[in-house]
Amino acid sequence: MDMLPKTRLGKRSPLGALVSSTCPATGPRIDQETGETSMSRVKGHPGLKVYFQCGQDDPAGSSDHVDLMHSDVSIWPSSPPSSSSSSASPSCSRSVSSSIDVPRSQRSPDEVDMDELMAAMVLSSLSCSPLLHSPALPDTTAPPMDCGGGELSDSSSGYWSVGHSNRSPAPSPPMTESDAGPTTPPDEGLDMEMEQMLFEEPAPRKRRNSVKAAFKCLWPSCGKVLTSVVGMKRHIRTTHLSRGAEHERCSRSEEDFYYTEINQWDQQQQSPPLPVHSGPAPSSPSHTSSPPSPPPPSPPSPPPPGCSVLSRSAPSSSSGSFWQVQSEHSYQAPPPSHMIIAAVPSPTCRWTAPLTSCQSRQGLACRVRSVSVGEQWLQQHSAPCRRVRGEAKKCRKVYGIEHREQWCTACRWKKACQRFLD
DNA sequence: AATGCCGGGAA
DNA sequence: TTCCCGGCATT
Repeated sequence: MDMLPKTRLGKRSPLGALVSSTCPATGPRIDQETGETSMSRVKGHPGLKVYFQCGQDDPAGSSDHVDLMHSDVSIWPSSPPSSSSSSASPSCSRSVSSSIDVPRSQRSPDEVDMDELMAAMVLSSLSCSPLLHSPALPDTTAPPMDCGGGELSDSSSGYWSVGHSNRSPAPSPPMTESDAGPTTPPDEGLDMEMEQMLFEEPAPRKRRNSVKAAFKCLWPSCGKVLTSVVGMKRHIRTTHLSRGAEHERCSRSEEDFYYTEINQWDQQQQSPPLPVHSGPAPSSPSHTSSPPSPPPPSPPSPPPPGCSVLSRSAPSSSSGSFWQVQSEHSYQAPPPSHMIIAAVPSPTCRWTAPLTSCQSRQGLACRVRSVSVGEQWLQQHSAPCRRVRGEAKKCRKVYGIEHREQWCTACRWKKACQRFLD
């Protein structure tokens, strides 16, 4: 009927003023709710703050477990920015210790204590995740100059480079000799304790306690299986890549693309952890078996910046491998250490893709959950998330298009309605 | 088709 | 910064 003119209204059209007066809910209001949205853009940049979530992903979004423990752990692409007096070469040396150093921040001791405690527990638990557990991390045969990040990430201490050769005297995740043996059973005790403590969930039934990890060379017509990450890397490096030690520091993760972790479950194991993906399971590669075919010999596309240390599996051919390992256990285990936080909408924050980086310009309350590096990469390279249409009727529907003057400003501007928030 | 709203551009 | 709209996703 009274169609609004096609021509644009003035900047301060009476219409706009009218509606604005009736619609206090404008941008700033929502911004107040903006929480950690920016975290969704976490990348592996120097000085990056990593927020560890002690809680498992709950697809239903029903658990109230989210706790942020930010320990100023940084991820460095290659070497820590800190130049603190570490006499060792920052990029090539790394101390393996049995404790995790959570650097103190400037916060009050009370905050720090809890956060540090929690962070340490989480880190400890993560590093002890058996499936990710490299059975032979402290490979004494490994050259001491072996590329720090690579080994660390290999050891499923994962993605972080916590204290890898940085100022902390005991920076590395507790991948110590005590649990480094190939036959060493996973540290289930801590794991379960952690879960119960952190997530307040009943201890899951018998699970992943009999997994044996091995590493299979994916180089065509090789298929060599080693129980040591380091050994596997060296094998690939020397045998297939024909590289010497001088490359170790720079190609720390290239070898990673040429081997994969294979885990063998004991026969008496009830069953592997329940698959998260309900899709066509038979075809999807699982961590329980080696990939059906080796990857192409050509190096895969380099990982994105945020994934520079993604390791332990070929990214394409065994694409499901790495992430699947995580996801399959994510229902019961703390997020592995390589996981990076991304903001994910809360149950009230409905988005099309719950795993996409929550570019919540609206600033709706967002919970935080962890996503894997690979997942994060997908997020960053996938289509931007779009808000799912809410249940609430918006101005357009409430007032009708013929009463556009009663719409909230955002609706009039074809923006997200600010009056009828979901 | 209607609706919601992102992204971008004009004023 | 305000205002508007093309265009896309979703319903």
